[in-house]
Amino acid sequence: MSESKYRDWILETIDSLRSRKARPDLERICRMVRRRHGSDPDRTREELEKLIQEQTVLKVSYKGSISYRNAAKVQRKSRKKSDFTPDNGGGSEVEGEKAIHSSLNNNGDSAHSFTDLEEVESRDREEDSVSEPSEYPDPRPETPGLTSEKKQKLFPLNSGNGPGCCPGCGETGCAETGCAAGRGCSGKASASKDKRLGERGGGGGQEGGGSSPLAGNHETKPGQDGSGAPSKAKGVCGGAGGVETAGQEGSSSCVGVAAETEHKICQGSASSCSSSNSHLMRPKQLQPASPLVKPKLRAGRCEGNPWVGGSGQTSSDLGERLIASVRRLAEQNRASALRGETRGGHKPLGLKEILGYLTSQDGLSSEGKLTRNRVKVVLEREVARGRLRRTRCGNITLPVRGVEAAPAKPTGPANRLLKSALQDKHIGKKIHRTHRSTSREGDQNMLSWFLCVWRGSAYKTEVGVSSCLLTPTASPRDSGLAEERGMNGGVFVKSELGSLNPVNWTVSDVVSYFTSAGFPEQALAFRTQEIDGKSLLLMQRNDVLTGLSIRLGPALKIYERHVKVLQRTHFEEDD
DNA sequence: TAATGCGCACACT
DNA sequence: AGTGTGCGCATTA
Repeated sequence: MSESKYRDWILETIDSLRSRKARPDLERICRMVRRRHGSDPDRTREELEKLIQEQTVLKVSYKGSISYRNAAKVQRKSRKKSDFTPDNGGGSEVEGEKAIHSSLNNNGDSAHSFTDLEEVESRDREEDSVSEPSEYPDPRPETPGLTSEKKQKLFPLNSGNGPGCCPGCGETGCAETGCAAGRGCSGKASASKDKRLGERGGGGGQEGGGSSPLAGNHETKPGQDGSGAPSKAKGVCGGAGGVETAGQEGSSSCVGVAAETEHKICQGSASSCSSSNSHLMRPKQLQPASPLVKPKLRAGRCEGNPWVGGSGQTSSDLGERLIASVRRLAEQNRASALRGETRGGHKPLGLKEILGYLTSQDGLSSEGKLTRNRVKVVLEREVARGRLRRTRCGNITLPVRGVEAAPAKPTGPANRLLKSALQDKHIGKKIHRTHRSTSREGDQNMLSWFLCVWRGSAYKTEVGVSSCLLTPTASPRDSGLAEERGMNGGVFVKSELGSLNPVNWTVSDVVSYFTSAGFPEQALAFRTQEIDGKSLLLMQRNDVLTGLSIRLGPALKIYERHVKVLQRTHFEEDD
């Protein structure tokens, strides 16, 4: 896995570039990361590639040039038009993709990243799922489809690319950019574009041939992010024994990061470094510095972002003010509603209202002019951080559970959640008992299936089930049948379950699990919220539905298919 | 001089 | 038609 700080830096940079309507290309990303964080462009490029492999960042071609997208923010409205089976190695499909996008050339040294396709398709699935949230989901992972007419092409990771991709980084022969841009892209580019394309240099050649078989993808991913090998993951997370508290989790990341960054101003415990704004674990309010952060302001307070030196005082303050504004406006709305002044309930809060309120408060603040864009960026950031919430109608509200814009308290939100959750541990058992008589067996089978499949894909060598790779075409039922036929057998499943006790999962394990489960985008939310196995087991329905800032459809599926089942299984074993 | 802001035309669904 | 994207230029630091 790429270092979390790089992940945040890069995602932040992509978001920033997008917010100012600049193309998030390699050159700009490298430049901005270097400028803001002093990171070596080569390293940035490496980390970016890792992120592409992790599906955290999507590499796309848009209007004839390469762009990078924050996968978590990509909203594809399209509907897949054909399905495919990725266990074809993705090859045939990618071939089709190549044909469709023959105008775009790669430098040929890359395996077409199937994960990219999967990423998008999973998102499509999620879109679909929203329309049917009440459906008890088919436990089978949906077969991803491929939009055969994708014009915004998802690009492969040029894993073997190495240096030489970034003209802006002082390197020549931008293979990645040139591969698409230099091609001229089927002549659709305007004259002005052509000029730019030419400037970018052109690598000819054919689009990369070797497509990554899915198996390969699943084999490598855990290793890449460190979650694949439990021992390694333990190391990453500090891995102290006993009850792993949020604080511990937080300290592992915060301290670890702080130690390797220049922002050593951050003092105190990790928990005190985390924002106390969500009921969910947020020690990782190692949030990216705001795109608005000026470099000279970065080494400021330890507020919300320990290693970015408080995200810069400016954006941090604006964020606080933003939250305060939303709260205030919400209170005003409530008051109005109570007085009957507002017909139809609360007035929706949008960017316009918030901006108006902020502006009316002080016009020009200490941090300068409050532009719409600026507020928007901070608003988005706060939504991403969970300190604000966007309703499904697009309005801005406070999170369901009290969000505190106040500075971090000694006991951070993570601790509060954990404490609450620990107190409610019996709830899990209650849930388990409540459902035991209904769908427990089916859920258990599904879980068993998904775990031999999931772990089988990650540790297939270890567990010796190489024939049991996770493929979207597999189904729990199929696998269940195989199980009944004795492929795995009760003993195997039992022992596997024992060794796969979710309570021991690291955050990366959780992320890996949900990524493999077909929820890569939502998996990021688990990473953002630093949900490890223990936390997962203690999450309540509402936490999943509202606390992760993920869409309702996927959230329901995640809860019903996975969280609940894992909890049920776990607490049953407790019994 | 580089970074940022943003109108507007284009790409895409 | 609606929305996302990013070029190109103006402005700001």
